[in-house]
Amino acid sequence: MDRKTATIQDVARIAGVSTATVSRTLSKPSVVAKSTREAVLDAVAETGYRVNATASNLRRQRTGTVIVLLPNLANPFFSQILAGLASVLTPAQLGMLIADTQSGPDPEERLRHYLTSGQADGLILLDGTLSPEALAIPGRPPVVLACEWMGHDLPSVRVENARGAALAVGHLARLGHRRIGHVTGPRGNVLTETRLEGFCAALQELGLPLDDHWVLEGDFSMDSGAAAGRAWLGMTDRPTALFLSSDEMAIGFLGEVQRAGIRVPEDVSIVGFDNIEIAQHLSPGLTTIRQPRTQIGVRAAELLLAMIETGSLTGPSELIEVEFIVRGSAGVPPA
Amino acid sequence: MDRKTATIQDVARIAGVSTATVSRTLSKPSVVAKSTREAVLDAVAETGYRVNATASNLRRQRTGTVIVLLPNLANPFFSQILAGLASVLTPAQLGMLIADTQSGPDPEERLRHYLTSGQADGLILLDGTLSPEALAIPGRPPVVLACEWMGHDLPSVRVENARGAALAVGHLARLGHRRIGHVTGPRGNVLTETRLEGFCAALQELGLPLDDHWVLEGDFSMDSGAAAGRAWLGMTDRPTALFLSSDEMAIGFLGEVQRAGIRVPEDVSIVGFDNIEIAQHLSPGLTTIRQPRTQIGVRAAELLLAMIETGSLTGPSELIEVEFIVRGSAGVPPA
DNA sequence: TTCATACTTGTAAACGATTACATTCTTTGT
DNA sequence: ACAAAGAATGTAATCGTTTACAAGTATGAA
Repeated sequence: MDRKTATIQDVARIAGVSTATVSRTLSKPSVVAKSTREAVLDAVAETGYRVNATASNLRRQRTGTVIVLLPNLANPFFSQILAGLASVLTPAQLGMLIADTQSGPDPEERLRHYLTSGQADGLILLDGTLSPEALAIPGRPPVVLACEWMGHDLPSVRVENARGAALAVGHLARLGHRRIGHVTGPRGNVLTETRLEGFCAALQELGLPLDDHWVLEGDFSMDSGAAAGRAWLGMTDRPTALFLSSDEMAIGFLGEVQRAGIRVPEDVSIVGFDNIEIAQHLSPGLTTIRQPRTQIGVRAAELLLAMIETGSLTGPSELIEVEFIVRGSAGVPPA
Repeated sequence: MDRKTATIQDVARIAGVSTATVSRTLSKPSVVAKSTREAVLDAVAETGYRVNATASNLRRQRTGTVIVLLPNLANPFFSQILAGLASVLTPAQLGMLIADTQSGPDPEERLRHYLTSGQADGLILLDGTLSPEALAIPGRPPVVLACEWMGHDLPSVRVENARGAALAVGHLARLGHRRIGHVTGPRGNVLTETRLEGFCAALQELGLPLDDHWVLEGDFSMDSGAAAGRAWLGMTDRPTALFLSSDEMAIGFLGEVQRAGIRVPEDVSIVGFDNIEIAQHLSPGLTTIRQPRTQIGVRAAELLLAMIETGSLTGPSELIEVEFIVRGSAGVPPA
């Protein structure tokens, strides 16, 4: 058909109107007369015109992009969140620029860069390790935190992390466990700390002992879960149950101890966090705490969208419920 | 400091030169005199000026974006490929717009849309289900296929899929298996077909029987692997080993049969495909075929980058080697 | 008839960069 | 000393939209 893509000028000429009218027809159809609207739409169809997003963005002083900053793109936990984000952002004509903080040298510097570069209309931050101080930049775009964050009133989407930990402890206690261990995420991470606090508070409430040796530090990865498994195997005074701060770590732990001949849940009970897809396909199925990841993405995107449209830097936060999922990996303690 | 972000005009004024000189200083420093260059760079530093990518793109008739089209964002298999893509595209000032074909109704229509909308300087296609006919669009941007694709000379990054299947069959045959089954991906998908062909050819070459009942159709997902597991459990004439076209399916299969009391590899041997991270953390570890996913992403991005820079619609293809990974899930057949 | 009001539409100035072309100032060879 | 070539810089058009403002037309009330 057309050698080059049609511009708004072409459409205007063919429809016999001005470019202003074409633009209006496309953005606010209600303000143009029905007959003109039809003529314009016909011309659009005839030329196959599509608005040039770059020109539109330039004129409207926006970028058409939001940046999503997450710790590690290769972590499957985030892919569903991304899917949720995309489902809201794409219809709003916003592209997602995805960047991870681990690939570069200085994550906080990266964050600062994105905030100052003016390359985005907004930013969604999924990394709980970055300190919120880095957000104190004048003229920055709106930011939504899609993870727990303490002591700041920035808009965020969080899940009931402490409650999730309490649910896990409660379940294990009800099964009869009195020696319950915990594998944390990386220290300093807000998710780590919140879940750890929830864990300790729940133990205390139930009058259960807390041994420092039973709290192992991980980093949410399967490898660190496997390392925790080796540590557990080497203990003289093993807890009979463990709550792990991520399903990935639970998987690593499970595989490691199973390969050492330990039976789950007969010899040790484990509870994970996240309910990633694979949890139900393990043997035994992984008892865990479900986070609705797609929903987290959707809500974060909606929050950000509202801020972008109103030009506001603040907004409401959202607390998303968790749900306890009982499968086979937690049972009664060994006799 | 500045209420608004500085423009090239501000820099020009402060440096006492024209905007043309500022632009040249930033893009081709060699053509401006040393003294002016320094003055300009000082002014840039003073104002904190950063070029407005939108304006630059508009003038240069590009978009600064490449679209990555994949079947399903929530599939962890793709996240590492994305990481590889990002590591090349980001330094080249290109953002990635990630879209999945499964969320909308008509994937081919989506593809056509992206190709005609002029919203991207290039496109990377990771979905082997889409037919290449949809690419026959005049004036479309360069495209790189990052998956197997038959009968087309479009630039692509592929892995040795058929050889991977042959490696799996060879390994199982060497262990003594004579009744080997296969769980495929979705029919019509090029990966599915190529691996199936490789599987059949290898069986034939080794003089092993091929029973149609032993070839089950899956869709690469864990759920479909679990379904295949149930189908296998219900067979009267079970194969002693199975090659599954994805690790995810292998995981689903493994969990399903293990929960039914089947021991792996004593009762049945399984081999997967992909070597996703979790493969090594299962119990038993999953014997599989490794695809270097980050590398696939990196090479695809490099290919596309070269095409964008030369303005060419064709380019070389790349074949990436696979590697057989021996773990515990395949052993000698039961007596 | 006449004026106010509401509707439509057009005019033209941005948005912020890039770059072809023109201009000015140096060199350098003869 | 002068023309030609080269180097450095400036001028201004351009990329494709959006939108404030102006201008025109129709409608209805007085």
